[in-house]
Amino acid sequence: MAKTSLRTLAEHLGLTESTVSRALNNYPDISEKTRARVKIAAVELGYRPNQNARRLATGDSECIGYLLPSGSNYPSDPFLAELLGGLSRSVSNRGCDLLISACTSVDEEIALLKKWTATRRVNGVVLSRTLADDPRVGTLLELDMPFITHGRTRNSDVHAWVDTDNFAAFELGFNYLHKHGHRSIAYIGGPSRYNFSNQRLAGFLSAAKRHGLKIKPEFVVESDISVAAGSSAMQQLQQYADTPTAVLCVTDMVALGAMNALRSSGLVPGSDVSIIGYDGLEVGACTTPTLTSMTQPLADAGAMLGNMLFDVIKGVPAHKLQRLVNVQLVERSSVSAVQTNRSAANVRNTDPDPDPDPTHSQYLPDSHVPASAAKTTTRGTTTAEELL
Amino acid sequence: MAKTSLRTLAEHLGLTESTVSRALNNYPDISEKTRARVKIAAVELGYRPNQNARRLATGDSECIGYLLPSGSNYPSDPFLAELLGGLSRSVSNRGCDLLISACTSVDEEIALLKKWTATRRVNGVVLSRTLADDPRVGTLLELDMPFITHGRTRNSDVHAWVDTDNFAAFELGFNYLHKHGHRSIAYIGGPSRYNFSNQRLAGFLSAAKRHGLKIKPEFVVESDISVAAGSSAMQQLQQYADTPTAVLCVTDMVALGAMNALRSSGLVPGSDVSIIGYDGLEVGACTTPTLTSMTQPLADAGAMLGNMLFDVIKGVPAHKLQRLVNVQLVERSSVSAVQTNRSAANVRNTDPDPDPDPTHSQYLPDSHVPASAAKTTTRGTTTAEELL
DNA sequence: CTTGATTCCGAAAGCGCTTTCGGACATTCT
DNA sequence: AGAATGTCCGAAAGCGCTTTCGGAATCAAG
Repeated sequence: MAKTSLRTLAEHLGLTESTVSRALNNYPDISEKTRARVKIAAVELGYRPNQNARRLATGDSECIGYLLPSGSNYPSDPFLAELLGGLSRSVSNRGCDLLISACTSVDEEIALLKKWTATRRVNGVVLSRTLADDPRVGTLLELDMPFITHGRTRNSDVHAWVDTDNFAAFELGFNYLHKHGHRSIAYIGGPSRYNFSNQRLAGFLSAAKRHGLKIKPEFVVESDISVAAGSSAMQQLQQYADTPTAVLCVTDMVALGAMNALRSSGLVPGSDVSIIGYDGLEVGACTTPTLTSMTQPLADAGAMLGNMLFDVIKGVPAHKLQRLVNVQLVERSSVSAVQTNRSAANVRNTDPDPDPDPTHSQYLPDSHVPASAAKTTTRGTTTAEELL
Repeated sequence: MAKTSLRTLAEHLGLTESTVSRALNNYPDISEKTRARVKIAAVELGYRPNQNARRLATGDSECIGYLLPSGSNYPSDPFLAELLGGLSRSVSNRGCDLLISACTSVDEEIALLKKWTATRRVNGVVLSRTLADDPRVGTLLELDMPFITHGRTRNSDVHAWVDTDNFAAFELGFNYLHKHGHRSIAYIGGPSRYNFSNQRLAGFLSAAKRHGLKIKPEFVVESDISVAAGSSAMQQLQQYADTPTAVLCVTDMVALGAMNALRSSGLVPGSDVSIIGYDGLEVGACTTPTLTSMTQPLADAGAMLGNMLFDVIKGVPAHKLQRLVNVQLVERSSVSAVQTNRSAANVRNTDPDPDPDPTHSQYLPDSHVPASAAKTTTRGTTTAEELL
């Protein structure tokens, strides 16, 4: 059972290669009868077109590329497998292969993108873990290579993306803490080069502002995304005389680190200091206290990215290919009502009218309508700087 | 700056395509002078060979394939990103691309493997999450497609693999519990179709046997790999009158679940019942108590897989391409000395000589020598059945 | 100066498929 | 009946690169 090439198939059928090829590719100038004959023979002989030959002839790479999120001080994406799974299926449904590559620096990534387009290696690429100012989108734009990002960038109106509504999420988190009486709230954020860091910070600050609370600059600290970094960020927060009664963390991992830090200084997380994380990791249910967090339904983010990328390739305009997905709060036990015997006094008068409008309806981001309806959001471009 | 093909390059240089091609590919029949000229011009014009053309001509796919671990009731591999990163780099160092694909069933996987070889899509494939009886290796063998597995299989002497020494790891874990005085030890294992489940169980049972302890059948329970499953497995264990004083869990996630179950029944994990997990997840340091676990240095497992796969392709015999990597115990606080006021009495006489040799030197698996020296281990084939 | 060996490059035939074009034959219209 | 359309397939030219082969030029040896 050697390789059956187009030639052997043709000879076997007494036809020409060209006829067989067109029959297989459903050209209209082949009679139904011979088309059927050909197709049957093809499966009987186990014919598989040589992809390289086909791709050379058609000029279509039939591949899409995925740039593995890299970076030394960033942990692996806990949802990478799901993402890749969905993406892979979406891609192979369209007869394409999924190519992935890991780079160690942005420069390497850019070089790779150039190589991919120069060698016509891929039809499109998906980028993840976008930076606020992402040089990769610039080069991709220049190269005229179709792409989609997982996460927005500073100028994401010009390209396709799917992202979670980080801004709304952290407003939500803040509101939740506020509802529990917290007025002295800190924020442990991620590296500012990542766009989601900015978005989450902006959401946090926006909510604070709406509640008429001003956040002390030292209550906003930047941290790497890891347990250890979260821990030392929390320690940093604890240096100040009046420590926050609650802290919102950019990620579950840093939230776990923050809880560790609290514990080792004799405080009990959840009651002494409330904590909220983000990601909704399963392990958040295994800590003491269990970690209140925020989660997005990204079961099929990968498929979504893939499908939308093919639309980009098809030529659908970018502004129609932007999806904001909502997040939900997963209530667990790391948030409790503020303790009145603690530093509540020193913040009481900063907020004379605590929560006059509990729903804050006028501030509800339009992302609170179904994500599919939230095509474009100018709010998405609200920056943390504007709020500070 | 349009595409520079071989032709334009040749014309630009006043040479033939064939000459240019051979110059670029370092054929010996090209003078140093013109070779240099050609190479310089190539970079100046930004020449990039069309991969599909090259692959068609050479018949070399320059790709290796990776089958994404799938399976509904199995969580995503926490180390997937690292693995893929290492693999990707190893592969691209050799001028190849990494192709990945997610399947939803073994049958799909097998169909894909057949397709990959029939279309000459890849030069080799790496398989992960091997089953005890893995039909994929059979087909790969039949297809004569070079491959390597991450994890052994029942007949892994015939193919290349890298695996962690699961057997030794769980002996180690058992010994550690034994050293802390535990004699009533249970085991929560993974689905038996996965080979690592069997290996870990075998290690557990072997250690028990060596200590002269017999494990009650109901103290070995099978669980899916998840927090929830671990939790219900622990509940199952708690049905029996005399509950174990310690339990060894196949995975950190199930260990966390087990701890949850203990907590919700009013016991405190770590002191009432000692727990050991496996994987050394960072979050294990964030629970109460922190989770004692086992970890392997798999920073470059991906690279190792890649490099070895190329050796397979090169024709290096399989038995030279089998690497067992050691695991280490990461001591945290979920194991404590057995409590004498509990069920210690009913096991005391089953082990008349509790731990005469605390180091158990005679039991140290040969994997305690550097992994690179542990080429072949017959012990690796010890099955759980033989020990029950 | 001839012969034989080298050195270096051009010519040409693919790799296995796609796709345009034209032509043979059958079909319809007038 | 002949002309005008249609239907279906074969011929052939690539896609962009690799690789074998042969031959012109150069060189050393007789």
